[in-house]
Amino acid sequence: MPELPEVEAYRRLAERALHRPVDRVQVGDPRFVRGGATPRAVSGLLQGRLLGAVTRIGKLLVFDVMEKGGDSGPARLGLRFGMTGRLLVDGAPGVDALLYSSDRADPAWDRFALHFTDGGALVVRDPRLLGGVHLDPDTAALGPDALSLTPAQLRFALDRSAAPLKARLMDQARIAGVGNLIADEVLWRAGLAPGRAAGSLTPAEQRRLLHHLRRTLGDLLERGGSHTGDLMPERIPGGRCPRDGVELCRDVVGGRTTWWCPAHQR
DNA sequence: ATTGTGGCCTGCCCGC
DNA sequence: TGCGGGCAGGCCACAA
Repeated sequence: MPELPEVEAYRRLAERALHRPVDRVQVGDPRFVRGGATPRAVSGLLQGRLLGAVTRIGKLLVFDVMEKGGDSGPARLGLRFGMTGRLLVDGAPGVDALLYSSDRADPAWDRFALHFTDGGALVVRDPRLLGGVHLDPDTAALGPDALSLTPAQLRFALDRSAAPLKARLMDQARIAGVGNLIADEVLWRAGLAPGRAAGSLTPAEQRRLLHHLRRTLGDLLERGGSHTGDLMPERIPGGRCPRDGVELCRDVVGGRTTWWCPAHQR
């Protein structure tokens, strides 16, 4: 599903869509427009303008909008992908495989599209409508991006919290980009139990966590998806810890299905 | 403020 | 063979 690695791949793909005049804006489903905006407002923002730059904060893509003359447009455009959203530019997908989504190319799932005057298009295909389009997305509501997280930022995100460690890792307001699969993978690699109180980590454990967060994100970016972790094949009933062979526990932590090893995650 | 819960969305898979 | 229930989780609203 789209966590940080997929959305980073989308960002790179989206660079192909920059500086190309928008001829027509297609909102396939009005429910896909979020945050109180309207399809008309989104169309009005993009029509006749072009995308200037694209940045990623966690799982959010933010596009600068420009006038054809090069001046800044009146607002920025945000794209979210939920767990089933796919980005395509000129028909090419940002990622090959998307766990829990469908690989079919049903045109009814094209929830949002920018058709360029050159004939190409940027398309968000999302069977389940869990993603969305935002006008002037509230980036201040997101914590620092997980990929460039510093030790001080991790400490700030965890210290003095009674919430489960995994819930804090997935709290986009504190650390942006970590979703369910990556949280399980990182905690498994770091040997930390998902239900531990976030504020209970020692400085050494925080260092270990940050080390494995960076390593994991690097690995998954390279492998091409949040579903390519070493724990992933065992996140099934009867699955066993790839490290020591013990049967994994399946719990709900932070409201999400959590697979973890009771032997080495403490 | 912090933390937890339920709902939204719908394709897909399993069991009957 | 068709049908129905359960499941998946990012995000948001809401409750205590």
